[in-house]
Formats: sequence, structure tokens, C-alpha cells
Amino acid sequence: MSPTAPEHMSRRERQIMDIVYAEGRATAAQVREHLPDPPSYSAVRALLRILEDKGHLRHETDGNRYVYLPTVPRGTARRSALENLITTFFDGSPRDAMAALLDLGKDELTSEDLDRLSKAIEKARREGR
Amino acid sequence: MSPTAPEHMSRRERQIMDIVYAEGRATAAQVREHLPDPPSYSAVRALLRILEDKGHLRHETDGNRYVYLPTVPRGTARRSALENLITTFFDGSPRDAMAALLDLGKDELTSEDLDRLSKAIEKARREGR
DNA sequence: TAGCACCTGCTGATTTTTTAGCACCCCGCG
DNA sequence: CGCGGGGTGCTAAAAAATCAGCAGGTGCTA
Repeated sequence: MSPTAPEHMSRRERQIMDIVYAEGRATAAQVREHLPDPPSYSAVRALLRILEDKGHLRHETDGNRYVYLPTVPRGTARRSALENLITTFFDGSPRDAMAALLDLGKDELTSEDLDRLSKAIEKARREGR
Repeated sequence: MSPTAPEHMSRRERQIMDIVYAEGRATAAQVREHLPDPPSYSAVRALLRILEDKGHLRHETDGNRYVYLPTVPRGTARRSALENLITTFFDGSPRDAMAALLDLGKDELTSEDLDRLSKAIEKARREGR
């Protein structure tokens, strides 16, 4: 079983993990700010401790406060999140996913972004095939 | 708040929704098959009924059994799933997401897939910019 | 008709999650 | 010193999720 298993996390746990991943690192207060329907500060800390117990988070001390970080690196989490998304929403087809992504980001992608993408594709073609 | 809100769903609820989205439509038995640590048949049915109450699923009758479908169409769910993923794991950058996706699928993408992708990019360039 | 194998609705109870509050510690400052 | 403001751990209780079981319906076939 993968260490990144959003499947097996409770609602709050997932929300918190998402925040930590988005922020990179976060204190209890920070997490609470980003939490929808934020519960008490103390509740947030409890959750963070649980997440740490379960091995999803670790913490460093900054002065006297804890700042939490994911134990599994962002890149790994990204990957499984993508895989998961592809299987549940794109029938396991990365191509379809890319197409959707392209469409989704069309307003945001700059000409230069598209260049880079094309290059990356060329590169993939040369290497992979 | 969006009608697709995996954020607010419980663990089982999410798992079930994922299955239904992956399958397109599913009966209680089918859902149960795909569920990790499957609970009793009766428990699955209970969950399905709850999901329906909450408006995430609806059902049609096939003979005398219920087959469940998502209320919000797959395409819509896809979009929000992608958006969500992009914000939490790619700092809101579709470009980075595409790059990761390309890398992830490099072994699976055929030459033809890459062609199509290139074309789609060209098209995006012409239209968008 | 009776038995079997499905299905459904419903409900109460167990288990897990989520929460708030309390006790304590450390530090800076009037 | 003594107080306030920040932090922490821990725990009990409330709330939500999860579950299994019962009652009843349908249809099929021996």
C-alpha cells in the first residue's frame, strides 16, 4: 500500500494534507487559515499530531513552534495523485488527460509555455520511441 | 461551493464516487467488488443511498436492481479534479502539470498520441494567442 | 406452492472522526 | 517577580461515518 493513500484518509486529514502540500510546509495556524469551516486551533493541532503519528507528516521546530512537512516528497505525491486521477477520470489514458489539461489551461498558457511543451514532446518522441 | 466537492466527502463516499466515475455506472455489487476492504453488501447499499440523498448520485432501475450514476457529469468532475490537483500539487501551473503528465505517460504514449498532442498544441496556439 | 436467490428499505449500534478544553511550558516585558 | 501571549500534549465528549441485520418484495423453478 502506498504511503500516499488519500484513499484511506479521513475528510479532515485529506484537507490538511492538501494544504500542507500546497504550502510546502505549514504551522497549525496556517493550516487552520486555509481550512474550510475551520475548527478550533486546538482541533487542528490534534489532527496534525494524528497525521504525524500515522506517518504522513513530520515536523521541524522553528523557534518554539512546529512547522509541519509531508513525509513523502511532493514529487511522489504528485505522481500518485496524477495516476489516480487518470485511472478514475480518464480511463487510464494519459493522452486524454493531457488533452483535457491543455484545454483547461488554454487561457493561461503563454506562447512560450506551448513552445516548451512542444519541445518536451519532441524530446519524448526521440527518447521513448 | 461546487457540487463536486470531494473535499467534503467522507472516506467511503469518495471511494465509491471514484468507482462510479471510473465505471460510468455501477450497481451495489459492482461497487462492492471494487471497494478496498469491502464491507457488507448492505453497508454498500446504505452508502449509496446516502450519496443519493446528498445529491452526488442518482439511480436508474435495470430490471429490479438499481444502477447508480453520478449526478454531475464526468466531464465536469474531471475539470474540477484537475483544477484541484493543479492548485494543490502544481502551484496552479497547468504547464507544470502537463510536463509531469508527459513524463508520467512517456512509456505509454504512442508516437501517434504525441502527434495528436502536437497538433492540439498548435491549435491552441492559433486560437488562444 | 414452497424454496431459493436475488433485490430493496430501514434502523440501531459500533467505530471512527472531529472537536474543544484543560494543564502545562517557555519567553518577553512592565 | 507576575502577568500575558504564544506554544505544546493529552483526553473526554460530541458528531459523523460506517456497518450489519432484519423485514419484505420479486421472480424463477422444482
